[in-house]
Amino acid sequence: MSTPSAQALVQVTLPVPLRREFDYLCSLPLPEPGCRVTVPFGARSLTALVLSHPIESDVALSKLKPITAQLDKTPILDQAELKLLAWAAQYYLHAPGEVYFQALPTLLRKGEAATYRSSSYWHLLDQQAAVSAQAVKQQQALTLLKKGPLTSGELQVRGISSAILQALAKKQFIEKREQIPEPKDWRAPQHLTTEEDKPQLTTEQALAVSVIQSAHGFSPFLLEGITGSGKTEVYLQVMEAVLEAGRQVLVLVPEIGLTPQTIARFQQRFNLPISTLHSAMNERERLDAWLSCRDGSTAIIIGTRSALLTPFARLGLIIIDEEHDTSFKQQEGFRYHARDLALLRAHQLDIPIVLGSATPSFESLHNAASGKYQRLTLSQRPGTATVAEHLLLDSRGVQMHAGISPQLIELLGQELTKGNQVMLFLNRRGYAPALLCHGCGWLADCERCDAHFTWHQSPSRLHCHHCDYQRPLPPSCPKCGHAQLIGTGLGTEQVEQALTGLFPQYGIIRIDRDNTRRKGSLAQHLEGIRNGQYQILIGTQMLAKGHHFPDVTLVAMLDADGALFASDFRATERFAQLYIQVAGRAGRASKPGRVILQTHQPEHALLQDLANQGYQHFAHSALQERQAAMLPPFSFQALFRAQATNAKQVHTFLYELVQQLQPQLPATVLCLGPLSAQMERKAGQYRYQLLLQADNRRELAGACRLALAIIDTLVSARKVRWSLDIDPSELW
DNA sequence: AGCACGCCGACT
DNA sequence: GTCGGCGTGCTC
Repeated sequence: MSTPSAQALVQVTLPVPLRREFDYLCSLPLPEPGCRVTVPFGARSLTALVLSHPIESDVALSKLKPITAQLDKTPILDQAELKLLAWAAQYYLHAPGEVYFQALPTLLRKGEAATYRSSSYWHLLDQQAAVSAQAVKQQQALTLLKKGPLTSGELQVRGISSAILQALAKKQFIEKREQIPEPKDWRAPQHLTTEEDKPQLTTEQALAVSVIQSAHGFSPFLLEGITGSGKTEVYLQVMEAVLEAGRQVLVLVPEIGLTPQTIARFQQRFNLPISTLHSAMNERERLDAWLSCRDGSTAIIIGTRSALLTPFARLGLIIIDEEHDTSFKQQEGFRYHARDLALLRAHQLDIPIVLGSATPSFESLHNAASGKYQRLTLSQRPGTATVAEHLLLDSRGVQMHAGISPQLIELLGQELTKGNQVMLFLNRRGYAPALLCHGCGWLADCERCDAHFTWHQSPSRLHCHHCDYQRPLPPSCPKCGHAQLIGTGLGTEQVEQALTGLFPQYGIIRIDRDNTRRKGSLAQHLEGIRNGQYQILIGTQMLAKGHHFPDVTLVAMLDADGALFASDFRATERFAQLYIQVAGRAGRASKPGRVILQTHQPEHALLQDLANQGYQHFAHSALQERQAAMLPPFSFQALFRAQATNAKQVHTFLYELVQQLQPQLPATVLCLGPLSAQMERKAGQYRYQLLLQADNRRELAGACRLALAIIDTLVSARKVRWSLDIDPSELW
């Protein structure tokens, strides 16, 4: 094996949906695990990631092909990251290749070099260069460049304009050269935090900070803080100690939470390089941010779900803000939960992790109760903020005006007269959720889904919210020709219209996906709310998340009844979280606020509990119900989903699976199905599911493995699209 | 997932 | 006679 042509084996993972690895021949010296190579795969050529150097292969040596190229000199993922990803692939029983490649920015998946983009740097040509004493700026520029090359941008933030640089270039003192940026080391002791005073902490905040700071090694914390109790300030102070020690901090936020204000809050506090990772970034920006985490150039990274898989040079702390948020769970392909993997990562790196929320997920509450997490509570608001008053308005038998009761109209009027703002929530976009014929009762139904079209007025159209199909409004009933088509039910557009009629003297703004689609339009609307252009705010839950307006003194949820009778056992948890979120929008400053819930079920225990006792109380009793029913988090679930244009094929596939699986399952694993989806047909696809449930993870995983082995043998599996979801956060 | 191979229908 | 439809099978 010492001749120059000596070859050995490398095991690689490939970006294909196959639940196995592949072996290749490779000449020595072998690329280390974590390096990318190019390999022939069938008729194509793919970028692969080296996992190990096996001694022998299960595949005959004659069948092995040699790799075609080595792409990295040094690993782009280290052993710990590879191990985390291997574990994740095992846990989620997902094709390892798709898991590993999920952790790489697209450009690296395509084989691009793992280096920053080169940019223009100004170099000092003559160390002795001097300019006249009057040319202050030029002198400053020379002094800065004596320490090393800088880009125009870096010089600009230090007060050196491009005109100054041009002048120096003309004198041949400096010159611009293209080069790849070097990693930056920010671990200098000077000015870690900006000089401004940190806010005075409440006793609870101070306690939380000191408890977290005194943690050694892996320590998960559940930071449960009511809206306005200053969770972010706790994060900031805890981060400070970690950053001072020269270690990096990862902050995960919900998809909707990564706003310029969020980032600004961290930038104002820390005089350190901060990177972000989110869906709006282009591929080059993502790669640069990824590289800066990996080489340690960035101190803080703020990102959504996918940021969790980023490699770090010196990660010292993970923070998950709004840990209950559903966007942390990926809903297609590799269906991982960023919060759950973050815990694993913190464990692996032996670092603390803080899960923060005003309304913790039941999973996290359960873990705190069982002692897995240390629970920290913030129940006070700093300053003089008052607690909002909660009201349940009985809608029964009341003559409603576009879904608004006279009593609510009265209350809205009172607040508006006082110069305050009011907020109304309705989780239904459009004008009306259905359109029907007054003559014959015909309903405008989507042809591709088991759903009604939503009638939109601006612009006028029928729109299916499930498959996004849109069509013009028919001029008359297509069935009987009757001219009168009427909307049934209520959407945000209709509420907006009604309020315009009721309160013509006030500015009204609607915030939902329909009128915030254009880039920057949401920010523009929010600015209009902040500067007082609007007094009446109507929106879907989009308006509830993350935006705070100090002059809002009344918030109302127009229709609370839907969530009370939903079939998904998590619906009440979600509703409670939304309700508390919404309630948090009222009277956060010095003005007292009101939270109003319109309902036909004012005696409903859940609503009573929420309005009168708060989330903790509600969660406590709801968790007892979950336990009695042996539902998560007191048991574990896995869900096989399948879909195809042919309903019979889907059903047959899951039926055959159950037939073979059921007899092999231990009695402790529950197998439910095949069940049709809530909406059986969506976008022309028939959807069915099979639910597995067990009270321990090992047995559940065993059952899933059995099922996967059976699926491999089923011909019917090839005719459908199927997927496996471990710890599903929603049923179909 | 892709891509090739393979075996049946309407076109230059 | 060929182009191309998508079923089937395989990828170290």
